[in-house]
Amino acid sequence: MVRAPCCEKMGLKKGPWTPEEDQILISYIQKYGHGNWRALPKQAGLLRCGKSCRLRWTNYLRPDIKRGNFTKEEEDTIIKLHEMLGNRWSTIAARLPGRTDNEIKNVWHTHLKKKLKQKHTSLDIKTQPYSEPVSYPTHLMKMENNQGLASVSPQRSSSDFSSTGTESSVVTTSENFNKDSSVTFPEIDESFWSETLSSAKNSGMPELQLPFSLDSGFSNNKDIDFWYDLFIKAGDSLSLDLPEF
DNA sequence: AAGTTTCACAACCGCCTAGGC
DNA sequence: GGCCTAGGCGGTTGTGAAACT
Repeated sequence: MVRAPCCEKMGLKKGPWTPEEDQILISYIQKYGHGNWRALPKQAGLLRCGKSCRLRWTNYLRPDIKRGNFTKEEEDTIIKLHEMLGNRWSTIAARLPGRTDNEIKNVWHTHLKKKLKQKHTSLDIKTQPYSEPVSYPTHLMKMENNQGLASVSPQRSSSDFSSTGTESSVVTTSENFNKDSSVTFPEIDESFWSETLSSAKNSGMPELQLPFSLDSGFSNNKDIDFWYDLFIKAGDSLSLDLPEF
């Protein structure tokens, strides 16, 4: 793929946005919408790249964005969802109206991670130190040769932490992943789905058809998000005994 | 008061995927 | 099916403010 020239080389501005630029962007989007981000800055008269405009709008200027500190409930939700989903910030953000993935990511790194570590320390859980769910590379989440699907929120063993208690680097690449043989990933395989379907059926939930075969796996990660979300919601509302994930 | 360190968060970078041609 | 582009995502960096020495 041919990489688009960077903003600076195109004579475009980088760095913090000025109130004037914000105003131009807001006025333009209110008037014309944002059908094409790449064309937008040119049409609006902004010396920014489309990507920068999109980010500014989605993370800061959108009218439905909730500003201010996170509530206790929001923090708890993030912690809970992060436990389940790992670093899938956009999926987490979708559950928190008015909050952006960037904001959630920041609050996680600056507050919640520490908070959780402190909690674990205060409970004196020496045998089970706090271990942050590893961000499992999405491109590795696809079924490979129908061998099953790795969890979106695999846990590291305590040996993945250095003796000083600081974290080792997060496994984010397939290279690292392959090197680190100590990492064990629970899998969502066909048993997850068959157990879930069976549990749903026993609870009186209408019979559901999955849009994929249990033999052939998912076509993409959106399937995983969609169907996992659906079953979690269904499980919550029907008090289903879903298989461990 | 000045210098240094730490913290918080906005913004950027690089990669991936979907979709059009 | 391959190429290209736009949009989206998660990781990382830059920078101003606050806290500390």
